[in-house]
Amino acid sequence: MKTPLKESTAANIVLPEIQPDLGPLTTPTKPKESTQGEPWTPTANLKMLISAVSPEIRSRDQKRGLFDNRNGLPETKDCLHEHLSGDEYEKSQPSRKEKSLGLLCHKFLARYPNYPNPAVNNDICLDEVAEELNVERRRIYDIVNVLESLHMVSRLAKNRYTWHGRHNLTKTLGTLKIVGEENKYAEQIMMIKKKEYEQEFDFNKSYSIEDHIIKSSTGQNEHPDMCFVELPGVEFRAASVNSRKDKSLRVMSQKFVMLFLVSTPQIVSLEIAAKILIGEDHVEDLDKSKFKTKIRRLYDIANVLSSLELIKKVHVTEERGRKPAFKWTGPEISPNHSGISPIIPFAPSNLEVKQPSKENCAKNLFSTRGKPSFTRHPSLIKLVKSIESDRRKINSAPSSPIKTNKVESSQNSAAFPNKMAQLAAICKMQLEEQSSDSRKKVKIHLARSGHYKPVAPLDTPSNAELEMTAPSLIHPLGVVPLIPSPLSSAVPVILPQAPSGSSYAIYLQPAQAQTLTPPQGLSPTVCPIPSSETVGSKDSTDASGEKVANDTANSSVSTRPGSLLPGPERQGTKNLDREPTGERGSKRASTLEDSGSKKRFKEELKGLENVSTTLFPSGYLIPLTQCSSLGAESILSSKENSGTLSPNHRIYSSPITGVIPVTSSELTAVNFPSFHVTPLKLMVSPTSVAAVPVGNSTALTSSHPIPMQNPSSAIVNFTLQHLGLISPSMQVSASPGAGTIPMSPRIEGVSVAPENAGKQQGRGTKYDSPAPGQNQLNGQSVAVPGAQQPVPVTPKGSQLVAESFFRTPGGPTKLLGSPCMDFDGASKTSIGTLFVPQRKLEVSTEDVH
DNA sequence: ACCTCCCGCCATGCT
DNA sequence: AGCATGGCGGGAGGT
Repeated sequence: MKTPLKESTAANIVLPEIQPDLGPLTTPTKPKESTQGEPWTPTANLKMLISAVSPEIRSRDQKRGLFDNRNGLPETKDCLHEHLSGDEYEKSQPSRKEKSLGLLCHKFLARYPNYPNPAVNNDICLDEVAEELNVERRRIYDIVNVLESLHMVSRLAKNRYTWHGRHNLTKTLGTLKIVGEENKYAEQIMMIKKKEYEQEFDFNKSYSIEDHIIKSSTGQNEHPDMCFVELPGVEFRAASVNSRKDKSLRVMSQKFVMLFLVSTPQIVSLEIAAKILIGEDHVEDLDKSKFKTKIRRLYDIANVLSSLELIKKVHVTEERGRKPAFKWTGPEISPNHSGISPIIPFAPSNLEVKQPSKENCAKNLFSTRGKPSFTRHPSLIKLVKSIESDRRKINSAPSSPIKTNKVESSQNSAAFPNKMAQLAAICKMQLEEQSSDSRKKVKIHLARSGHYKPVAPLDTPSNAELEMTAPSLIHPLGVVPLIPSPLSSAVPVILPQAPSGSSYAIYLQPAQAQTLTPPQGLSPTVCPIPSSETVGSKDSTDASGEKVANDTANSSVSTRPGSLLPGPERQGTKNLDREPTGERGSKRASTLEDSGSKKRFKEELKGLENVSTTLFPSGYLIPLTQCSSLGAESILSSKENSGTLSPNHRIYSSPITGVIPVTSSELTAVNFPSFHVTPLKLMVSPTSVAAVPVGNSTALTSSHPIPMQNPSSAIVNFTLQHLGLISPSMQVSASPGAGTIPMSPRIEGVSVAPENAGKQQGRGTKYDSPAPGQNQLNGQSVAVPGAQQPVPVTPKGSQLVAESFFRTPGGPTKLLGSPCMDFDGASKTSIGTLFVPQRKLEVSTEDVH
């Protein structure tokens, strides 16, 4: 209906004539390519690769002979188009697939290296890209928005974005995972699945309970709005952007990714994702139209993520039938809590079977299951820091891409995700980079040591061990973190990211918090609203961890009071300014009101902000950026804090790799600076706590995971294994060891129908386990621990931890006792992230079966 | 008939 | 006012 002719067509026709020069642009037929000879090739290659991945694309391309076209005379082609509607016609008309966002995204990605050299100018001009790719700008926005949500690009100014590539990807994913955990997405997924199940059978049954849960969790938590999570290194975009940040596509994209990172099987159906993203109180109630719209958007996002090879489409077979779903094919991210390291991509572990038992144990231990728990959640975390200032600066004016620097990796490596080998290579590269980076920092040595022996456990070895040995114990610890509900809201949480150094701050939208409140009542323990919570990160400037800590503390303090209520947050947000976040999200109309109020608040808040840091209103994650890392380093050097801090997270997570430990140490440093408030779940590990304490002066700390870096650790492990340094068995076997076994059996049951059978298969072996990383971690932790853990952690850490726990006012309350603990809480948080999710998954998955 | 999701109108909000 | 963004949903291509 709409336009009979598409732009492309028109463009093609017209352009050629008009601008012969732009050959590339012109290509009528295909939209795609533009061309410049050179780029072309690369692009083509990429495409080829991609196509390999997706058969569909491949076939199409082949048919068309896209490349050929180029080679051929453009003019001719044009003529053909005009002339021949028949043959060419076909070709010329791209057919929808050719115009697909996924393909477009591939083209887009082909233009830039996965690991760009920060030193180089990586600016992206949207107009140019649109022209070159021969698409509407609108499409480019779709792509860029998703990439932005992953911090692969950041907005510089009006028509400009800076390409970061995958340098920050691991961190981002780690952060998202944490946030996802805080939001209890895994739980939400389970609930939804449960409901569905039940509905199938008996409607009446669980229903009520589930609803409650969902409502509480969902509604309260965060979902609706969301907050945009920002990364440390990455700056905030232009003001205008900020204002809309919360916008759905970006936020939706992050949430969507969170779902994968949190769920055990790592397979998320569109239906569930849509429901969670909508935050429906009642799933059923959802408006159809709203649901449909959400689905549409999810497809858009999924296409981009697929192009990034982070997910792949599959079908989940349930009793009812097949449902479209997507499977995470990106790097495993290490666990959250621990922050350990990212996981290794492919680790293999097949722990699936075991997990259940673990889960059960966990549940029994911790929770009470029947209720939902929710606790918390939400989390938000805010950062403080200078970031704000940065943001503002950035706001309107395009800032220069300084940020990139932070990424340490200097090199640009082009990595190719696909293959294992590639991965390994990549890992190595990364490791090298990291190591180099770390070295720079000083801590390097730590990391190294960490690799093998030190292992994560070191810091929190005790914790880790405890967990390992006695899961139950762990939980409590994990619980501890909770701290915060009150705090959380107000306080910014800082996530430690170790290596990279950057931390993220998450902001939640205030609004949610407010709304949330009511719900709170529902679950007593639960934290009010996750969303509201914010995490604070430190500033880069604060480099010194201590300073940061102080600052944060201050900020936190100030915030705390407010934290309970949304108000404070709002204020914070206002500061952020841009972040008005959510507001708009809903739709313009509704938002207006909010915005107005928000603005007011903001102004008010601004004053507050000045004080210490700023809180960001919306829920964004703010990257501490390098600073954090720096701080960490410094810290490390100082050591006081350092040793211990990181552990917590790690603890949970990785038993396995010593790597983790290392990371943790680094992390610790990071941690210092920031606080975390972990609202949710908390899992904080003691270590984290410990870290906090340092900074904490006032603030509470919760632990938090530090996600980001983990990757590095993961990588390290991975590499080590490859190298033979570490016995692979460790990882693999590891699973068993720990009691926790990650994998949920059911997962297996799930039928995933990969579109590409082959691929999937591959994954099976490799990744197979849906949540390899997690699983592994668990397993690792268990198994490994023995070996690695042995390494004693620095005592300090433990002490710190203890302190932190105690200190945190809020935190403690939640601890175990709180309902949150229930199953999810318990498992998730602490150790479990791995476990819990799995269970959840299982449940959900079961459906699949 | 359902799944995907392209396309572009038009609101939003910065300049 | 103009322009950049991007929410949104109609409705079409694919299967």
